[in-house]
Amino acid sequence: MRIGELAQRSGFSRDTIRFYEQNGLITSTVGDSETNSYRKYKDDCLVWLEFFAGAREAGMSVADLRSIVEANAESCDREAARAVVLGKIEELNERADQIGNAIRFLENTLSRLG
Amino acid sequence: MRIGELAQRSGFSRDTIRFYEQNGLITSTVGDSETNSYRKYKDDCLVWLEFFAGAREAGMSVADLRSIVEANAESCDREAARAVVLGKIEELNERADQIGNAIRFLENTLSRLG
DNA sequence: CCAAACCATGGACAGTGGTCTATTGTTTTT
DNA sequence: AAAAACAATAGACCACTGTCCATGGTTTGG
Repeated sequence: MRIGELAQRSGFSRDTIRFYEQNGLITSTVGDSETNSYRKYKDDCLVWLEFFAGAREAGMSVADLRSIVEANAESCDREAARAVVLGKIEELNERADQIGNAIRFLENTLSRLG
Repeated sequence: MRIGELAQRSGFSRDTIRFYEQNGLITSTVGDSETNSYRKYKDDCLVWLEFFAGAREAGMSVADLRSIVEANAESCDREAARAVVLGKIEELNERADQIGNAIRFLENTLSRLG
């Protein structure tokens, strides 16, 4: 598919998709047209973008996402890939703990406001 | 206490504390010395800063934190304050869901890397 | 007393994560 | 055919979240 469709289906803007591509989060190929240089994106990209949406919301940086994508791509080196992914899971668990703390703090605030 | 002590005890740098103060997250008073203009921070600030550390890690922005601080300060308008805090709790719960999704995604990745 | 450490203020700078604009060319719709 | 929509590329621009630096003054340890 072309970037417009990908944008529409993923909910990211064209600009953001290009930004992500520049940063190695997704890849595209130049189409086979003789007359234009429109890029082609596989369905794969859409799957990744859907993950990115949640992962960004969950607090992962673009650099984090790149390392995950790379871990997937270079799964020839499985141990390294596993290590990266395990590390990210660990980070997310810590973040979840922090969210729990913050929620408790706010619930306290709330009961003080009673 | 003075900013250096606050920095040391909170783990934030002096610069960050000043940045937070500029952004309304904490307040200080000018000390009573005749010869200097050193600012004084109450223990209260330390409590807030400890919360901020976790809350930032949990993905709350400085603007978010300011609105919570303000909700606390202007608790004369309790309903408004409650609404702000409830809204933040809601956001954090959504963020926690996103983290859960991301973790599941990564665990899938992991089992693919098996 | 003097150096080291501290403080205030203000502004410059940096990294992240985009967004917007300009330019130029292509495709699709009417 | 003309207008509208789409695309590529490059670079400017933005808000956010700090960090660093310069300057000038103050306090403290030895």
